[in-house]
Formats: sequence, C-alpha cells, structure tokens
Amino acid sequence: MIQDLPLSLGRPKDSAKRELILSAAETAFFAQGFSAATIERIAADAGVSKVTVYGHFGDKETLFEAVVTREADQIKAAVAQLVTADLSLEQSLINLGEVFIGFVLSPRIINFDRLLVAEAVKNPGLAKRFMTAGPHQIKRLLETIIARGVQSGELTVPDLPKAAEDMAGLWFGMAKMEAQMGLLGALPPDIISARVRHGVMVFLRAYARGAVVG
Amino acid sequence: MIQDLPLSLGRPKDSAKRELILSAAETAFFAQGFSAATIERIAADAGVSKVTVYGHFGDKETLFEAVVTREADQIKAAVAQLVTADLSLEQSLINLGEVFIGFVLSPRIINFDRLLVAEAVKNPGLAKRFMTAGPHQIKRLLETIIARGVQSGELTVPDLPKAAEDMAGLWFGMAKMEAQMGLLGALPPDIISARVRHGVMVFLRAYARGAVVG
DNA sequence: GAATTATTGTACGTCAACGTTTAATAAATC
DNA sequence: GATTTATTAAACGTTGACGTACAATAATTC
Repeated sequence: MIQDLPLSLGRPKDSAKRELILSAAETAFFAQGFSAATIERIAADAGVSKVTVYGHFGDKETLFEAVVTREADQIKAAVAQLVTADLSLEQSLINLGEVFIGFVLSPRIINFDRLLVAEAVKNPGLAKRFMTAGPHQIKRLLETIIARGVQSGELTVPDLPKAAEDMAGLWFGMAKMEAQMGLLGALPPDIISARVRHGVMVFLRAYARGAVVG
Repeated sequence: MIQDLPLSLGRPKDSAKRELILSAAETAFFAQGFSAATIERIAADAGVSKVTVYGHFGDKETLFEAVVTREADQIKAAVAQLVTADLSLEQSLINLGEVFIGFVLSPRIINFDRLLVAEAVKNPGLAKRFMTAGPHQIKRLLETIIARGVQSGELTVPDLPKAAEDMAGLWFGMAKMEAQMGLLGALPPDIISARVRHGVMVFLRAYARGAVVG
C-alpha cells in the first residue's frame, strides 16, 4: 500500500482506506440522504471497520462535509478544464451549454443537489461551496463568451450578468425542476443537445445586434 | 366544536383537531424535514395527544402525505384563480410571471420544495402531485397566453410548449437554484417585478413576429 | 526490539423516536 | 342508560443508529 510521508510516530493512517470510505460515503449519502445513510453501512461497503471511519473523520457531520468538499473540488477541476476554444459564438455557447446541462441534469449531480438542498438550512456553507465551485464558475465562462460576441459586434448586451442568466435559464427551462422531482430520467445526449441548441437560438435572436433589451 | 355528519357509531373524530395536527405537521416538516420532525413535537404543538395523531393518521408517512396533498390542493386552488384577464400580451405575461415567480421563490414554497426534493426518491408520487398541481398548471396558462399572442399576430411560435418553457426559464434564470441553496432571502416585490419584466422583454424580442426559432 | 499509532471485531452505553398499550374520561347514537 | 368510539396521559416495548471501550494485532519510527 502506498503510504504518506511520516509526519508523526506510529503506524500512519491508510490514505487508501480514507478514499474507500469517502467513496462509500458518497454513494450512501447520494442514494439515501444524510440522515438515512448509516455509518455502519458505509464502513461495511468500504471494507473497513467502523472504528476506522471514526478515526479518519470524527463524526458523521465531518464525513459528510468531506464528501461535499471532495465533490466540489472535482467539479471545480472539471470546470477549469473548460477552456473555451476559438469557435464561433454560436458553437461556443452550444459547447458550454451541452457540458453544463449534461452535467447539471445527470442523475449523479441531481442526487448531489438533492443532498445539498436538503441540508442547505443546517449547513449553508456547504451549499455555497458547491455553487461557487460549479454554477458560478460556469456563469463567469458564459459571460466571457457573451462578451466576445459583443466585441465582435454580433450581440447587443446592456447587462452582461443578466444576459448570462437568460442563457442559463433558456438552457434549463423547467427541466431541472422536473429532474429534481424525479420526473426526468437520464437524458440522452441528443436530447440535451437539442435543448441547448434551441436555447442558444432563442438567445441569439433576442440579443442580436440592434435588439434593445432592458 | 363543529362536528361532521354522523356516519358511524360512537364519538366522531374531531375535524378541528385534524386540522390543527396538519398545521403543526406542516410547520414541523417545512422547518426540519421529514426525518428530523417528530410526532411528539407535532402533537404537542397541535395541543393534542400523540395517540390522537396516530388515530387520525396511521403513521408518520401518511401524515406527511396528507400535508403534501393539502398543500398541493391549496396551490391548485390558487392557480385556478389566475384567470388571465383581457390585457395586452405583455401585461398578461408580466402578471402571470410576477405571481409565479413570487410564489415559487417565496421562502415558504422553497422550503416545501426542499422537502419534496429530498423525499422525491422514496416517494415519487408526492413530487408528481405537486408538479401537476402547481408548475404544470402554470405552464398551461402560459401556453394559453402565448397562443393568444400568436393569434393576434404579435408572435411567431413554432413550438408552443418549448416557448412556454423558454418564458419560464427566462423568469427563473438561476434564481431558483440560488434560493434552494439558501443564498437568496425573501425577495421584495420590486425585485421580482424587475426580473419578470426583463424576462418578458427578452422573450418578446426573441419571438416577435418574423423571428424564426427552431 | 521498544515505543507509538492504526486497524479490527466485538461488545456496550446511550439516546431518540416510532408506535402500542392501558385505564380513565368524553362525546356521540340508539 | 347502554353502547360505541375518540381523546388523553403515562408508561412501555422496540428499534436503529451514533459513538465509545477494550483487547489483540499490524505497521511504522527510532
């Protein structure tokens, strides 16, 4: 087993086990929510003693936070890779939209979302971390793309953040609500693509040069 | 106390107590979620014995369902009153939007939403009932209004349901996500109004007669 | 090899909440 | 008044899960 550098005496904590615990916890929390998931089950799924779980993470709350933090970090990394290549305005929007919508509407993220929404009251910090790592970053990218469209003279945009929200809203429609409520299964890529393309067309039409939108 | 008609022998169930229980349950569930809310506390808040709660509703699940059904009925009734008066297209959209967005983003409904989202996995029927009673009805109204705009020649709409989703998406933007995550407090009416008006303008611009939107 | 910490299995203490039981009383019908 | 059902208060059984304790063993440093 690959071990960490020795920072203190005695047998070091097994970081592989830590990862196994996190993965099992993620699965359990995603599937059952915070309260319904049990430490014993998580430990069993991770192939680890319950005591080890308590050794790595002090209690259930801390374990949950670690799961959320880990997921948020992964999201952040994924978003950071979304460098907008040098494509047409329309293609840039479609590309970003497909990634964004595909991501947000994926069963995995919908489950994650459910978790955060349920826990948002007790633990607003976690929800905020997720929004900052994911949606807010995407919105920034969107603004960048739209700003390029303004510079090239293709668009007239009086308010950049508002326009970005409009684009996101058009992409979503009511789909996220439906997905959260469990009325939407996993969407095939072509459905997502069609939805995104439609949204982009509407957006471009509304914000075409010459249009005046308050 | 006002009693129901005698349908069977013996002392009838007190419908007033039933209502008190439902109200207390609603408060508890909204504030704490399904698992965290306790029957004892609900009974105490309703000023009623725990046994009475179990007498009216067999168990916690059933009580929860009764709360959701009651709320959905109220929503349905509220929506039914939204008869679209004979106003301009723009005014009709603004009016409906303000009611819709104000409703969906209100802390009360956001909490309700959180509940349903968390419970949607276990109990998809409840979530569906809510969607049917609320958002889906609104969407129908929206389609009616948009169709009037088409008939009057103000709009060109190749796909009515899609257009209605676009309008809803523009109204929402990312606001509902933020609200669900607890990053948005109660919104004052003028903020909601501004958001709705902006969405309507964008929508009308995109779907103005002559526009061709796939 | 000595000292130190991690891991495991098992068992346990604790606690909170669901749901039931019981005995007494209240409200309704006949 | 007899019967039947509802309500209450209090006590109880049960369950499930969190978190801890203990003794034995494994891994690591010095």
